[in-house]
Amino acid sequence: MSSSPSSRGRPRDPRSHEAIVDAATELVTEVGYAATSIGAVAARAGVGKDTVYRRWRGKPELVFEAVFTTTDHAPTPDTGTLAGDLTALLRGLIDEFHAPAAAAALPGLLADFAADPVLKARIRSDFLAPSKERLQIVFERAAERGEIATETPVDLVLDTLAGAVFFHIGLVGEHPDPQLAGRLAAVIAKGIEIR
Amino acid sequence: MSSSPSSRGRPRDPRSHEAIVDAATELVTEVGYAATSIGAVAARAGVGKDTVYRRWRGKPELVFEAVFTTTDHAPTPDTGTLAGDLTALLRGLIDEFHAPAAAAALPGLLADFAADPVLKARIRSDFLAPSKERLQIVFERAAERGEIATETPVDLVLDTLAGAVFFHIGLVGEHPDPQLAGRLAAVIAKGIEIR
Amino acid sequence: MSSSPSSRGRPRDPRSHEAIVDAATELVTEVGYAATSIGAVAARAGVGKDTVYRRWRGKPELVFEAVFTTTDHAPTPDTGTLAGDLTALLRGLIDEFHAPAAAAALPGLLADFAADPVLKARIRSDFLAPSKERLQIVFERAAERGEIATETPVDLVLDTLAGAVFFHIGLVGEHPDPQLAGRLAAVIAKGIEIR
Amino acid sequence: MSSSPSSRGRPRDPRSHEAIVDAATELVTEVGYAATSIGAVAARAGVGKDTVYRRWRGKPELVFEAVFTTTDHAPTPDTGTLAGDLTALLRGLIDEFHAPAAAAALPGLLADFAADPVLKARIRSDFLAPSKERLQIVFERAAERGEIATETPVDLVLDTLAGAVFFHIGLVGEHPDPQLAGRLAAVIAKGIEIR
DNA sequence: TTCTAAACGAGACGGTACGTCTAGTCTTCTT
DNA sequence: AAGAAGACTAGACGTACCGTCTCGTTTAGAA
Repeated sequence: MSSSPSSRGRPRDPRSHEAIVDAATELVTEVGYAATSIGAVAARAGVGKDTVYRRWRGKPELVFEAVFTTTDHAPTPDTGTLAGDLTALLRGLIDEFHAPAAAAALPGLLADFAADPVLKARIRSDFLAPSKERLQIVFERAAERGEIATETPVDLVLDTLAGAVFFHIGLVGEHPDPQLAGRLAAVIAKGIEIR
Repeated sequence: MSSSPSSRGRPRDPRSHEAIVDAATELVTEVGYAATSIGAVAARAGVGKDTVYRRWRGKPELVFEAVFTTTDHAPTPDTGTLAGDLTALLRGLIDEFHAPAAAAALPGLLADFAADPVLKARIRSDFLAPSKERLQIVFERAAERGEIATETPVDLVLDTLAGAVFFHIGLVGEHPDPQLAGRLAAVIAKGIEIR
Repeated sequence: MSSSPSSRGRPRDPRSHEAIVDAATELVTEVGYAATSIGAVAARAGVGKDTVYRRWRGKPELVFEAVFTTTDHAPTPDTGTLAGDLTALLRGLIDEFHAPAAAAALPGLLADFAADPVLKARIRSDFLAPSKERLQIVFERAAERGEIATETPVDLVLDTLAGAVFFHIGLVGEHPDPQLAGRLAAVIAKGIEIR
Repeated sequence: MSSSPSSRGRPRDPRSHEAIVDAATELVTEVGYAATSIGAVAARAGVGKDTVYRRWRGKPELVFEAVFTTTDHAPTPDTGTLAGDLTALLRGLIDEFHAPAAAAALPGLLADFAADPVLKARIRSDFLAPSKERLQIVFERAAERGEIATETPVDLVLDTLAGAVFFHIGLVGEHPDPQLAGRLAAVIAKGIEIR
């Protein structure tokens, strides 16, 4: 997709990339998403503005990468029950959203993604992708155990879970009730169970 | 709420108020929340910028009032079952959020509210207040019927419902699946029912 | 000049006039001419803005009256020599221009007068009028004594004197050299004397 | 004088500088000094406001440069008599002040310079500097010829001349009496001559 | 080597919005 | 009708970012 994998000319310095991502994370945490500007990120990273724009199309893409690309590698939970798996999944989601930079960035980030048609299309595919993948597996196993129907809608449940977490973490409180994952998982699991 | 109910001096012109609210609604619908500026609202309303700032502290407060102060007066549903009441409630929420101006404003509006500590405190009290009130009544009636426990957490359910609707309307699709309200209500109702 | 000397309705309160003039003088002295606004003057005088606009067309007229209508009543000097009379006249001019409010207002006031055609026409007739009257008499006496020609141009000399004083007081220094009046008078007197 | 002679980064475009100065000159001439705003200058020059503020601290500095930096290169007159030299000097001063843009800007410009302590200090050093230099030389030659005393005060005479010209050009008339230079020079020359 | 081309730090560039201020007018109730 | 209060339209203020552009310089692979 990028212009050319050409090796002509000076190669991009990987240290710049890292410095920019670090600076973005710090700034978002310190001053919030709205007050974080590309110029300020570049200045803190000791880098020219073009060096940022060369790698990312804008603030939303940069901050998304800076803030949400660490937790993809958690294993899919397998506790033996749907409620248990959902609880584990939710705990992961809450942990991810509750990291200082993530919590600070979340609402503004979603707003910017939603405002741009190109980015909007990526919300589910990029933003929720890792969670959806794991939820899919959890559902398959639950269906095999006969807990839920095979046609249980993954997206509906995922949006519901993500929405609830977003409202709690991003909009309402600083304090993520430690029982939130369990209570929410219990409601949803019971709600979609057969019987 | 405003500074003083003083009757001294020239009273504020209600036509300005209305013209500003109308202009804000139109602009948000046409160009989106981010591209809506106080200056442009004032210009379209045929009003000086001060006249806007005299009534609202900034864009978030103005757009919130412009976009979300029409539907407070829907009656509390009473269908005889929890699932039915929740479906009706959700349909109202979806209708409110799906209005063109509301859908356009929602993500940016929530982001701005979340970014300001003062406004953040008002999200639940002002933003979700009307819905919460009705949900509370629905829960009380369901508890009387023995469908749910008396201590069922209203806020948890409300956040879950609002979060799911927000994700669907604001972030994902233009088209709110007409069955969304029913399916979601069924899951939640079943999830919190006794037994 | 005003609409009608009608005695209908409530008569203007003379205390307002005085309070406005005092407030204008104070503000000009404290914050300077440019930063003095009609609104601020009215507020300090405890008066509505209209009460100011009802009496003066704008800031220049108000400040002019506030700052330059005290010294009209000095007697015409009569020392027996042209140089002596000019010295006395200049000392009066310097004293008038060097008063705190006058020195603070002078440059801005002249700029506003010069920018408005209506006011521009009044600079010489109103602003320099009292000085010109006295200078005329001094010249007539000097002509009778045979010191100067009868057709000596009053305006040219007056502008020269006023310009020199303006440059010293308004633009250059805070400290008006106490010998300025004498030295300037000596040059001019010698310059226009016969022989 | 400006921030840094640094060669780092993109150099300032000289065409912007010229376009701004031209636009300022035109606007001052057309609408006057007070009605000339930085925003309007930038718009007419086809330039962003920052590009103006990057080069000048404000309107006074900009207009001063736009309007008064052309005539520095006139040769010092040498007619053989003090009166002749002064006449030539005054004619130059009158020509400079009487240019459309200069006449329009003069009073407001002096007012703004006088109101700011930093600029005030520059009135004599920058504004009157070229004239003073030439007057100094004229005085030296006149002293050598024995027409005036060696200690004749340059500043006093310069302020007197400039004040007179300012009053005539800037405040009183559009029409600079063609004989003004000669008449004024005659008075001053005679006034400071020995005997 | 020398050449070519891209990356880089820096900062200028044309725009646009901000939130505050003032101008001069208008509209209310009170004296 | 004057007065105090304050709302009204209009528009300038100086600052901050946006995303792009031009500089001079550096760093590589290709000729």
